[in-house]
Amino acid sequence: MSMSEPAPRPAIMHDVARLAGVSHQTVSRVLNNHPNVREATRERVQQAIRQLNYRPNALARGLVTRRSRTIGVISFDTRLFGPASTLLGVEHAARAAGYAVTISSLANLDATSVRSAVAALAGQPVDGAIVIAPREGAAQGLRDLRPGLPLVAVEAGYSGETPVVSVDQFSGARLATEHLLSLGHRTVWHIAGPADWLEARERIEGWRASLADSGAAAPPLLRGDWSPESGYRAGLDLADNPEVTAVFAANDQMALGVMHAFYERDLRVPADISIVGFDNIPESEFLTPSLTTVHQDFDEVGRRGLKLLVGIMEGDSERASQPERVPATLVARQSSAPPRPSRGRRAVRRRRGS
Amino acid sequence: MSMSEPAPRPAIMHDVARLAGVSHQTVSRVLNNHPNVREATRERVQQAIRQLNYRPNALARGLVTRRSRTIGVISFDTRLFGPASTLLGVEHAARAAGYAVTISSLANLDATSVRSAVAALAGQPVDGAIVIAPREGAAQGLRDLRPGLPLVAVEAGYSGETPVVSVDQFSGARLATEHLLSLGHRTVWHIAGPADWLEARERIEGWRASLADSGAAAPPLLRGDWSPESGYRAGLDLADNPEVTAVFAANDQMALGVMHAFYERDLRVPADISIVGFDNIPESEFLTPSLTTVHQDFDEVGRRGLKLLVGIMEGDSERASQPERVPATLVARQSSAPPRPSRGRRAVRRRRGS
DNA sequence: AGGCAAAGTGTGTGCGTTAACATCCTTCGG
DNA sequence: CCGAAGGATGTTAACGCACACACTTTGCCT
Repeated sequence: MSMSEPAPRPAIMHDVARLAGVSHQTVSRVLNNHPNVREATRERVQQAIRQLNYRPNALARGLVTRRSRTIGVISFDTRLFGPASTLLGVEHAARAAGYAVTISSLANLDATSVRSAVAALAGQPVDGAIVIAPREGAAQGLRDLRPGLPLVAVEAGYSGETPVVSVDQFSGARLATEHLLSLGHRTVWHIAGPADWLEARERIEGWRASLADSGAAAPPLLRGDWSPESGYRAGLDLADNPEVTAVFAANDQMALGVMHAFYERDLRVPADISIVGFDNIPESEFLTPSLTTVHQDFDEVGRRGLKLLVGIMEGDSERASQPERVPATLVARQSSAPPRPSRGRRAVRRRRGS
Repeated sequence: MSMSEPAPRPAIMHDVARLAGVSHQTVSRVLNNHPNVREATRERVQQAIRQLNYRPNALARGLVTRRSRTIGVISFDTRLFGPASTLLGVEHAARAAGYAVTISSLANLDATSVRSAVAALAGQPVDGAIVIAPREGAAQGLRDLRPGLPLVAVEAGYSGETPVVSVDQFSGARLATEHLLSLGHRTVWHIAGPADWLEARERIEGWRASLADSGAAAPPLLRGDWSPESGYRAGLDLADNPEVTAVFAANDQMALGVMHAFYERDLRVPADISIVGFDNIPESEFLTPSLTTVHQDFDEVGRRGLKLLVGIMEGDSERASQPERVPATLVARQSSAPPRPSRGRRAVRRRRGS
């Protein structure tokens, strides 16, 4: 027995074949569950595989089959709850379907960042890709770089020729607005997301449609950027306006900022003003007061997106160009209540200077 | 011109070579920035590459170089802010270093889930892996399945033979506890994470050490499971105890639950009780009141983890078996304040039944 | 002008696998 | 008891690339 174990390189198919006393092709048949292998031979091969701790080389396999059994995911800021949940749904569904997942996330939404992420993914050996980014740019860029690559967009609005799976933002916004109106509020103010986000647009449309249906006047629109800070700033504006009794924020984070602003202005939620958010982040339930919001089933969106992609990749023809819509649901909690019986709000008291 | 464009299969190196009038090897040299190529030739080749929209086949390249330029990441619940941020830090650093990232996330922490995620990653062609999971099981499983695979653990506690990068939990917990003591509180109660999480243990130790240093009595430990619900339950217990004036929750989510419980019991934060959390999730700043917490730089942890892994992969020898520690910092906000001058807390009033 | 190193380029081989084809061994019916 | 069908196995050839090596050209020194 010599001292030098010369770096035990991983076993290859040929090693297994030799140990089992068969040809490498028979090993390949066992690995791929080919029927025409005698049971005794199969056993012997599997024994050899275990003994050598052999695992097939995915690169070599992919080279000859021309399929990597890997999908790519391009995602915007995976720290956010929505994209993160969707990614998780995609990943678990992918594993169940026998696909690995390679990610490429955008640092931010400017064109450079999108290009970098898209280029990185385009260089990867992926059989298909899912775009979790609210910009058409990502899907289009990938299409340019890798023509013919199966593609599905999720959590995106309208998206050109790419099949889309997303939550029904329009109906979700209607649910939120109608909930507040049905509590007796005369109208509902809305803090929207950035103008170039399709989700933001659809939520505005749902809100407007709902107000129109009830004959309520549509107050001026406020703009945020999804961040608590922006909600806070909008909240300060609203706090100064005694007309405001109900606010629908386009996401929970902005709702959080609004509540903070109201707290600083000594306005009570929901006694003085009701608030409804959107997303149902895990924190919503335990805010003070707990936040009424619209639940989005991100996991389901991820699962459906992957299912659709697999369908396209495995040749089920490119049907289903219809956008798939996952319904949103209202979760009523403490932050929404009927308005005070007396018209208008009690006078705004200032607790802080200025 | 015939009707049938017979599926324009992607160009291969040979196509580029023919178009440029060189051998495939020269194309290869251009792609890999080999110095000995005449400038005119290089231009011609690059022109041909553009014209044919050629991109090298990563599978074929990996097969011959025996390196895939891909790393794997095993992560626990990527919806949580910490793991999600770390993953993002890893991913961006990886892209900058020329590596792709394949993920495999755990649905939960039971052995089956860990095995499934580890097995999925072990089958992938990765040059190395980062484990963002608080269980040694994941790293060990990967080590068993793929001996010799370069491995780094992040956001994990002590982890056997695997190099570790993580935030200094012990010092972070000291910061939180000392902050409350320095405000004048006699002692600090602690709501810990699950007993089998190393982060939870280290935070307990930091808390205990800090109390001991100040000669403060250590109150009984409360246990949570990181969720707002568990913090809420612990908060209800604490609310009934008039001795309690300062609470250090092991993460922000539990702190949120605690604040909600106090609100229901009509206790004011920070007037009646001070609270400090851990993590500094984006919502903390805009809670009502805003939450004093300990900031963890997850991004930095991800970056450092990747840097360490690249060092190992590229043969810088396996130095740095020392755990790398990223410092934690205290972020003082509204939820912590000196105790009321009168000893003890005002009587607990109940607002709700029972 | 000759020679010789270096720059520039081409040829052949193998990475580990699957697919196509060839071959051998059963078995079963007439 | 022989022949054919088909089950079981082996042989050979790609897949697209990089590496080792061989070869041709260029430039420079003597």
